[in-house]
Amino acid sequence: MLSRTAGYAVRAVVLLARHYGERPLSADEIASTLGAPRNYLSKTLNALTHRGILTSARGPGGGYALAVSPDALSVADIADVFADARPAGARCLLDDSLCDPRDPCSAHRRWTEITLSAREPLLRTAIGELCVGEHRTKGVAGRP
Amino acid sequence: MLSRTAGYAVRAVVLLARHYGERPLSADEIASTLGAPRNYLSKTLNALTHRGILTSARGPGGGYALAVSPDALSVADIADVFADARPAGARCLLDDSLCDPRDPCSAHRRWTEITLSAREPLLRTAIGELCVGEHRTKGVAGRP
DNA sequence: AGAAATCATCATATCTGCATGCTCAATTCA
DNA sequence: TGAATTGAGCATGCAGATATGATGATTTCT
Repeated sequence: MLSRTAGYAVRAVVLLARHYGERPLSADEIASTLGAPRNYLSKTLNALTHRGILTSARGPGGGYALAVSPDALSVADIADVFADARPAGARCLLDDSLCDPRDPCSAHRRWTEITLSAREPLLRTAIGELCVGEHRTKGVAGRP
Repeated sequence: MLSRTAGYAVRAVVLLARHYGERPLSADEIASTLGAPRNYLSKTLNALTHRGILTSARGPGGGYALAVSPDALSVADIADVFADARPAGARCLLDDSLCDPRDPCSAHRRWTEITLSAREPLLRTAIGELCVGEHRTKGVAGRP
């Protein structure tokens, strides 16, 4: 559903959300936690920084931090940064050349509805919702 | 949402569904109607044939035809043929190595739910539903 | 000032999805 | 049998996503 890059991004943001308000995390820390390539992730995080989703700081004690509240950020907000400009739902199911996007045929319209419903869960879900509970590493919540 | 190849596949199957029970359509016809590259589409249709979704026949009068009823075929059935083996939802949001897929952490579980809801519209929609109405070319149904 | 930490960027390599052209194989029909 | 039609398969190229390594720039700390 998401590209690998977008997947890294979501997972990184969730990780940062779990440290929201604490110290920043370095690209090294994030990369090794996620099992993602360090330099590649760096570019990804950089893109999120330019969108104002993260803040970055250099030097000792620096790193990346979430710039906005985890509850004010949807999964779609992250995914969109790495999405194609023209999604599949925009094209007519049958014959591109014969369908006016502003007045599509009925099959076309139905298809657009479907792609929108598929996107909805990402729009509706905030990053904060994905931070519930504790990860197994720390195993303290609810006594396993 | 879908790869370009999967998009071709869905559109081709919808086209074939609109001719269900009639003569087969050749790869040339399908490709030129969809505006897709002929040889590339051929491989795509071939894959669908091997899955039993289409039938193919060589020689004059041959081509591709839908092997099953358009109402018994979901969009997901088509998309799955061209999907990755391991979807994004299968991986833990936080740390792969620490999460057992059979007993995932709560964030992981929540994420899986989301990817499943995003997939649901594709599962729920039959190809037959996308054949409703007429395309603008023929404009006969219901007097526009 | 100098060393260490850290993000930013560049150059390059690899891998996969997508596309094109050519040839082979099977089928139909005269 | 031979010609035409059509799917199947192979070889190759291209572009973008992914990955790696080296270098530069900025900040902190002593």
